[in-house]
Amino acid sequence: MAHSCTCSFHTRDDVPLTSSFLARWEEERYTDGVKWKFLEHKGPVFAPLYEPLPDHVKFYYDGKRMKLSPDTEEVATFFAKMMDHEYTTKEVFRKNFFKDWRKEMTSEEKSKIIDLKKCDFTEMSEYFKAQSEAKKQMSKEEKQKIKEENERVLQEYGFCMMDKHKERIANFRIEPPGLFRGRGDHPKMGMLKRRVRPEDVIINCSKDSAIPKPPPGTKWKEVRHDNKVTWLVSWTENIQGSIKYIMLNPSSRIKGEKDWQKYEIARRLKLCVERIRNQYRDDWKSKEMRIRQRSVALYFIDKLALRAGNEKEEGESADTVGCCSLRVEHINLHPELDGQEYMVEFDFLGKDSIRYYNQVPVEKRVFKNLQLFKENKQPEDDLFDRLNTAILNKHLQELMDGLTAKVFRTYNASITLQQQLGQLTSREFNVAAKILSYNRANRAVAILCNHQRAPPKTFEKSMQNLQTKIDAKKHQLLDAKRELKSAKADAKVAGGGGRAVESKKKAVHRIEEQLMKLEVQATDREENKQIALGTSKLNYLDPRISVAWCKKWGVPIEKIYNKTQREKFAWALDMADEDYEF
DNA sequence: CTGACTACTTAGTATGGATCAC
DNA sequence: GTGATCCATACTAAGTAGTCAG
Repeated sequence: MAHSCTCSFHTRDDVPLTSSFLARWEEERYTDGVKWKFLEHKGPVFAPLYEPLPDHVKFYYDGKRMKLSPDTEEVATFFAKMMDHEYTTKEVFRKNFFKDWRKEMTSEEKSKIIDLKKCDFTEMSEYFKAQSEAKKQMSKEEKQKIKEENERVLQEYGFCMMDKHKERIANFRIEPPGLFRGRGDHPKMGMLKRRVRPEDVIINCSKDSAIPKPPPGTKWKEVRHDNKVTWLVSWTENIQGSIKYIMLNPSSRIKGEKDWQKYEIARRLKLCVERIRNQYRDDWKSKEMRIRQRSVALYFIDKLALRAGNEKEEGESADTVGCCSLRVEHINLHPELDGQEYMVEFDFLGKDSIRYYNQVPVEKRVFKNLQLFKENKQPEDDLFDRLNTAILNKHLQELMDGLTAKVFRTYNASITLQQQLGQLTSREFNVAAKILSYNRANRAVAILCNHQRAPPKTFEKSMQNLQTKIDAKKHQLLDAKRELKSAKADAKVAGGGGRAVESKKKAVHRIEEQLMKLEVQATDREENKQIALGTSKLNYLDPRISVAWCKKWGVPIEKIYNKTQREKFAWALDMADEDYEF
């Protein structure tokens, strides 16, 4: 079986007979950036139209009832639905919302509604709460009916034909209108995210396919036939002016193949990473500032798995940074800290405004360089003023074909998993203990990549419940042991009562197993409080490492990957044996 | 070299159905 | 059967990185 995905290229038409014998990810690919030859789909599903509120749900301005025009009312409901969230109290959110809301008002409404503080949305808010409560209380039959309708829509719009395969579409529903809530301190929070109409939508499909029909009385913005891209539908969103796409599910051939290729590039990095490391160490001594900055940045990306850090337009989004966009204020230099020399203290907001905080010892040369980069600069100045991601990636491309900054994250994540699995798994372990080892290895990667989550709201309670269970199990074990003891005594006296002793022994053993399982579970959960494992599992860890580990240690793959994940990693399940090495 | 534009991957969270304990 | 808890999934924001024109 081919283990490289850079094998020779032929068009699919050259090999019509082989396709039925090959798994999809083994089929030959197209050349020249062609992604498909045939693409047919039904277009997007639009958000349901706005239904005006019943008359008894009133809006009050300055204490007086006010009937709102449908457009104004709709935007008001967006706010009403969010009132339990803290951010509706934030000044930026309220200001942006009010400004956009006023744009939807009739001139009459505009002249009356001039102060958000005087708006009373409580009846609307209560109404929606009651609605969602009622939805929960629906009968089985009603729920079943909704489920069936969803299934029908999924069957009609949720799949497409790409070349010879029926593929699942990831997000076939167009995002509904609402109030934008960015992550972190977003300057645009509260702005109105406009309803997308067919006239905003571009359809992409092949010429010889059945072109999707726009809803009656409407037109698409454009129908195009671009087989150099993978998307089916796109539209421009009004908050940032960026393009949104409808694309295929991760289980699709086109995504799976790309994923496979990503890990193959990371494996090629493994083969030359020592050379690259020697090179950037050497470059720390360069007489050129730009090269010193480049080499120190690359060192951080490699050692700490930092993101590249593209430039962002100021004021368009939250103030976050990655490696190349680090500012002087984001690192503190300590010649000595807690007995360690040359310590760098990082403190900045990364992607999704997740805080990155770390204290790391670095080589003396790196430390001296950082002092140099900070010299004569203000806190808000760029640390690497002679560097950006384009420069860095251009350099990386010269070091290895296909190498970019993000490949280091993939490489270091996957190699860490492999190493940790090797260190943490033991033959002695039962399946539960092996899974704990896996989760710990996964966790090491999540920590490296700084994948955090808010501690679950119910965390403390669920921890307590688990502890209660453990205590109960311990008592149960004591009881069982006592019973075993007395059974042994009885057997000695009466003779021939060995059967009772055997069954009591078994009971003790069973309870011990159960207790261990609970304790393992508690450890796992505690260690996982603020760490999200899913992101690395889905995006950074070569799935073949996990497949091989499962095979080697006799752990069912279902314990590691759920159904969706097995679908996404179908290519890896199929091709990795227990000897696979990343 | 810069900025605009495009395509695609990576990210955390809300949600609601499934599953569990009682 | 019922309520609590868990878990998968949907959602969509926020990154990376390439291309192209000026």
